[in-house]
Amino acid sequence: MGATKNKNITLDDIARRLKVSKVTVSKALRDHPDISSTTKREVQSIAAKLGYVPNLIARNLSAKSSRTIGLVVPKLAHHFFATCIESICSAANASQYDIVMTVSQENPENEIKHIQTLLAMRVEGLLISITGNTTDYSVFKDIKKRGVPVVFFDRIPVGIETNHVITDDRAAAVRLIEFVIQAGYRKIAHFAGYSHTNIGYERQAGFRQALTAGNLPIRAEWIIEGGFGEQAGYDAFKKLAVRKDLPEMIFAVTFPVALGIFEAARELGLKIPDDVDVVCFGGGQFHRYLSPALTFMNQPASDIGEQAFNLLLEELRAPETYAQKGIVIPSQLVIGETCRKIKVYNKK
Amino acid sequence: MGATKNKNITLDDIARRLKVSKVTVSKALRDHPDISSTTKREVQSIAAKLGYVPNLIARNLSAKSSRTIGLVVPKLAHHFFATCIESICSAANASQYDIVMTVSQENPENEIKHIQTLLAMRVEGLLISITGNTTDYSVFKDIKKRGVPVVFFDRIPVGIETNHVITDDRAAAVRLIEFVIQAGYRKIAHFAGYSHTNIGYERQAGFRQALTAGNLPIRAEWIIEGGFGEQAGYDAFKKLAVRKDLPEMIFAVTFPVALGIFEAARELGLKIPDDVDVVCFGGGQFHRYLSPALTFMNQPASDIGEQAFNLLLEELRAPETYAQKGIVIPSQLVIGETCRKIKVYNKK
DNA sequence: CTGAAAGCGCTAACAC
DNA sequence: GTGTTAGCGCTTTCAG
Repeated sequence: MGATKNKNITLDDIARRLKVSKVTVSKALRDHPDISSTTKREVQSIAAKLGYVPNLIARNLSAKSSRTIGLVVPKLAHHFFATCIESICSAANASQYDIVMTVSQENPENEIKHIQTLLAMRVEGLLISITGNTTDYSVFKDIKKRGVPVVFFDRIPVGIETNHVITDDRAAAVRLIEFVIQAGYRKIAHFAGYSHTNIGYERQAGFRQALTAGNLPIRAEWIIEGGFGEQAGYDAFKKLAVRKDLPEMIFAVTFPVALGIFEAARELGLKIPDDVDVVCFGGGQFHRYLSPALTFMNQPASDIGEQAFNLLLEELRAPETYAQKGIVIPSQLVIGETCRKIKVYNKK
Repeated sequence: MGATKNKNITLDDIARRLKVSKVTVSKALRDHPDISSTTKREVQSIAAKLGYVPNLIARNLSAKSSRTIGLVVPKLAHHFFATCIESICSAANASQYDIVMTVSQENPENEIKHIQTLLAMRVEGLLISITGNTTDYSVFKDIKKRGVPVVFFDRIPVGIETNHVITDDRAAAVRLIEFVIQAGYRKIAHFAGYSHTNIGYERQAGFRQALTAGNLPIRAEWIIEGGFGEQAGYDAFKKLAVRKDLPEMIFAVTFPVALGIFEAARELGLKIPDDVDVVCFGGGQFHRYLSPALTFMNQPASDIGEQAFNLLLEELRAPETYAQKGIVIPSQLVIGETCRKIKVYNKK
């Protein structure tokens, strides 16, 4: 055992064994019409016997195609992204593409590095969701100049033309806040992520719009930016809680931010939804198991992933005729146990 | 705009521009000691100006190394795996490796297909967590015969020698069930996943061992196999609930299985932990936000991922002297709001 | 139907 | 220091 560090066998190896040429073998293996079925059978049989595995590196170099697409996401341990990626992977598989995945960890430097590597690997297309801190878009322009198809999803650069698949962030935020207002809440705060990122910007815009429409004042000290993760929610709540005047409701820009609020509130001995209430945007399957179960806007993660891949595929297939395109998939309100003030009134 | 479908520029392009040879450029770009710093500077400067991006496909073919490692996991939208993968990715980045990720969707056929693709891509090593349905290990033997280093993590093949990183499934299950028994529970069921998978087998073995040690009978009808996902927990609970004699406690083999129980119990109008109680193995950051918060064995997902990569790296670096190795990282009991019978007694 | 020649873009010897 | 010569393993013309 151990002895057989067998060198990878090549087309030549099996050609020699059959006393035919490399080319014949190559064609036979790819079921090329040139080759007689007898030859094909022979070739395939000893290829199997020898345990031949084609060298994709060589194949790709020669064929100038990698059948590979690059994926860049800010985070993985986040239900929304995990779900997106899962659907991207299965869509890719269905179309015979492989995925090279990279995680930027919300760090723009990693993001750039990864994109460069992916470009060097000659991926045929790129699927990107940018970090919460990406403000320099020059890499993205670079990619475009190179002619490599890109589709952004969920978190996209603003102010430049892109292919993208997103949810209706602003409109959905409006719907959510309208629901909150109708439920009887008046003092509403927003933990807003970063407004230089589209999702932060749009959701905040929706928040403001809904308040204005509901004749409620917009209080600057109740709009707190700081990021999209658990820590951001935690910090923001701690910051908010030192003041006397607590809002009745907080609209968290993401599910992790909402979790951060839960954590901080627990530490401070404040009860949700009695002392302060929470709704959020996006998230996943766990909302309904939370205590209390969150009321939230449910992002169609699977759809976003799948559509993003399909959009990329479209461009891959018709690079010439292709025109830039944005797809918007609406989110849906899911009512849980938070944001129930209206019920309380009813009971009284 | 659009016009500059600029062909990728190559070493030759920049060599010609500088009237030096390809080789010089190649070396200069890789900071080879052969080259004078003047030349290097010149080369690097116009490489940058031209927007040169090395072609890794060509590089890898020539250098016979891909700096790439293949990852195969059964599922992504599962906190344990997402966390594992995140740590694998960052460990890989730190060592200048790229990750080609594939998701088998708990389907052994996909698993095989992905492994073959990865092998064809000439990944330098493989990190695998097998599906709950993998029973045919011939692919794994194949890989070994090829001499490609593999490390399995969490879900590993049983009965063959492997490099692997796992948690102390059996011992941890014993600790968990001992805790349950000490808390005063006597009628304990187990939703056991599949016993042909190591985690299912070992956890069930721990369960049995602890019952026996506690002088409790092992009731076959209270050990239900069926998978590691939410659906499995849901189905098992529905199946169990039609009988009159309900256990006081269910030990779920994974966190998703526990969620499935929550779901089914809710539908049936049964309260956790009062009507039936639940503990589980593994999971993630959400346990404490559940209602009720679960008591569970916490798997060190991040550590498992990181160590798995490091183990692979070891073998990659010293393929000759390398000996097969298994690493076990213990799980830790986290006490939540389920499994609190003992408290109830205390209060009485 | 089959094969010989050329080359994908790069790197590793070895000379100069 | 720099360049020349050979490939890496495969596919694509284009003759036979």
